[in-house]
Amino acid sequence: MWERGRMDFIRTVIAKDLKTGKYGGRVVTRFPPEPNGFLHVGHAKAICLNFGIAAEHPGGRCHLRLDDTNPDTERAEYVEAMKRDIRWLGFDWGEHLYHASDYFERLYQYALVLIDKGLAYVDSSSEAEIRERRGSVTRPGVDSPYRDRNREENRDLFERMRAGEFPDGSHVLRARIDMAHANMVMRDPLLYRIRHASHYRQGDDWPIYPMYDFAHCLSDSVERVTHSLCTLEFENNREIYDWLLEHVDAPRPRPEQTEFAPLVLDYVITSKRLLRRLVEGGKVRGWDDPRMPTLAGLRRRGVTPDAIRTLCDMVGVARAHSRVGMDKLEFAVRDDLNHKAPRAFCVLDPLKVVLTDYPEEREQVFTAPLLPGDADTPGTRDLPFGRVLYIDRADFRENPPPGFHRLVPGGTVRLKYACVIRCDKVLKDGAGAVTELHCSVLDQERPGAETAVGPRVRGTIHWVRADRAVPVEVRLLDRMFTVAEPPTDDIVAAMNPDSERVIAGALAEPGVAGTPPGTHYQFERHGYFFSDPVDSGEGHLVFNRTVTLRDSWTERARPTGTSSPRHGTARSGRNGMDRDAGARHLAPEETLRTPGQRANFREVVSLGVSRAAAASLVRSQPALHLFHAARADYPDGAGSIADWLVNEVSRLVAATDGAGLELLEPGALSSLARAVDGGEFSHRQGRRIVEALITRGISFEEARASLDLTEIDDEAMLSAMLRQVADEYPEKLAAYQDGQHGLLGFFVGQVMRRSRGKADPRKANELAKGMFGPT
RNA sequence: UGGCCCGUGGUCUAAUGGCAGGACACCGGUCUUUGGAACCGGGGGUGGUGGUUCGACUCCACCCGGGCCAACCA
Repeated sequence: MWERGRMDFIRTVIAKDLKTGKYGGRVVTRFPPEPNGFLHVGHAKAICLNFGIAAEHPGGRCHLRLDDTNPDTERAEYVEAMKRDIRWLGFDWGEHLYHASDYFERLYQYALVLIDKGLAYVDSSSEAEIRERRGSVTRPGVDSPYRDRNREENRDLFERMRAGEFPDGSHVLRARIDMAHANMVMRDPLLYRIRHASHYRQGDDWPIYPMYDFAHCLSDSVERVTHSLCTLEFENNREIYDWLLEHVDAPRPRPEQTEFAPLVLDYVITSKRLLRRLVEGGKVRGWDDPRMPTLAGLRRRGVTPDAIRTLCDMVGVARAHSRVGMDKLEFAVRDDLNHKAPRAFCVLDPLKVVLTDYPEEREQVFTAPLLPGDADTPGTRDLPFGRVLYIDRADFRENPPPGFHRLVPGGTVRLKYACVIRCDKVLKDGAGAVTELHCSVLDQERPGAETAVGPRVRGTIHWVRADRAVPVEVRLLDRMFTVAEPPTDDIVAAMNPDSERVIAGALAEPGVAGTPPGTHYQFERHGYFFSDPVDSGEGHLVFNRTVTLRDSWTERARPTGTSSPRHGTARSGRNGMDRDAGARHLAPEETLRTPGQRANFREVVSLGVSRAAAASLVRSQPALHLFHAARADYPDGAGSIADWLVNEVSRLVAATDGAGLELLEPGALSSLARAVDGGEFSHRQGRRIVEALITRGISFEEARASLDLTEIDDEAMLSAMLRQVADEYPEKLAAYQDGQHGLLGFFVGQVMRRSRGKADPRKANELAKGMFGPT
């Protein structure tokens, strides 16, 4: 069974927020689908994340919020389907069912606040004009002629928009931010549009509808959500999310948006737009077609909620873009169904077998377990046996490939739970196709014996008694598309023509008769099957193949030469691309673009700064000024000042969103460099000082005084600690002395830990080398 | 000469600056009345180049590669 691993980055953030009391110990997430289609595997990841996190914390909540701000596409039946699918997955929102459309009045009031603050305006441009003036990713936009309307006019217009006085498209409400903003989302985003359409819940109450960016953050805020988790494509929208909350003075603490990578499965599309196209184009049996990646389709196919949750746990939560192979879903399904699905025999492609030496009138019934012994679940089924049987055509080969373990002319095979037979004669029709096998029973004295008393055989196959078999329809489902990444422009062409193969004449063992819809079986040696909840009934049994069994035979049966090399795989990199292709290795100064930077570079290098550091330094005017100011105090330290600036300071400045640089006094920087160069402090101590300088904005002397900068450099003490570590981890020491030199860091790390960071690592390093052997 | 984000075995994902680990897949073996399951074992990885550091997957710079953004959709 699969078990979940460690914390992902989102859970880590939440744990930290809990610790710092940022949200007063509250954890409130939300799952906010738009009810314009069916939920799919991609949503499952978000559901598992949001509801999962809520369930992990006492008092945690996850809201189900229907993000229904677009009257054109949304329908009540989709809401019901979504609720059903989420419950089926095993999650519950309790009382916390919300609709963004219920906030329309509050949202409207917030819009008025923005207008009154001069931060929103009514733009009466056409859609085309707005688009044109937005500019492009490389070109700044230009202001709308309506951008400077006064508040009264804006308010009047907006109120009349709300009153329904204007036709669709005549006006929009926009935030007044910056038409030249580098982030396109911030170029005066639209807040409201006019839409005279009937909303599935609000009817005709509203002629204006809020846009996603406006509605989403405010809905989160209204619901007092703490952690607003969404997929990566909303990264650019985080800025407007925060801007709006800030400028409507949303109550604090405010919800924070965090993005994670969506679940992208190979051979699958998860775009509601494209899925709808398949449904409406009649390419599938509906939103719940067993080939569809919708939760409804997966459910109808026989995929279990447990398997989907396992899949979500397996893929984890991270920010890296990823594609997940179907193998993981298949593993999760098999892993779950293996111990749940009762076994049955089902012959997909029947081939008649007559046991010539078995009496026609004899009625023997064998007993087989419902689940194999290793599943450890009691229960049996009856398998009637007789003279005329059917086996699967694939289990007989007249000209078997090497390694074929099943029935061949003159060969033997075990009929599972029954007896061993030998194929004596092969009957064919006029076209040469095999129609019937005549066989004899070899261990008739003890048929059905538990142990292999009879002749030794390599193969064991399933079978059904001809006159007791139950006819069933079997649907063999395969991947929906022929390519892992279906093209979004023509998905119909990319569809796998064999994504559904209907087998009308399959024959199952008698116990399968009367199977109710929605029942799992493992048809032995074939895979897991599920009686179709829609099409399967009393008189007509229909089984969907959920997934095949793992099959190590077909793999090996491939003709020699096509087996791919398993070792020494050529370095190919992610997505099959060579990521180093065309890489140019430039000297540091060659990356400088302006003549000014090059001049500064030469000057800084002449002062004793390394070329690498100089190239970084001259890119930032503030850093360069700081460098020159600090250098004046400590002319000999130009090199080390630059190193501190380039490596440590820039890191901290980035971490403080750029706020840290002004806090750093040139004098502090030069003092720091001088102290470290002079041996007063180690580099390690210097790092702690510079961190205090920047994040706390204190002086060098204050930092020196407030920090506990003592360091253990007593050799005897350090040696003792190293000895202790080595004694506790003799196997590590042995491995180190055996050549695993990376373990030196382990010993030093342990000493650092035990000394609570106070040991001098450089000295510990040297001592360790001396004690445990030279590297 | 746009901004932001992201690169860890084939795939997904871990590693307060201190042992590069796990899972799926793959290969081999044991066992087996499912060529299943289970069990044991194995190979294979930090995109590149410099720099900082006693020590870099982790910090800095550049390069390479990928993603998102120019709906009155969400």
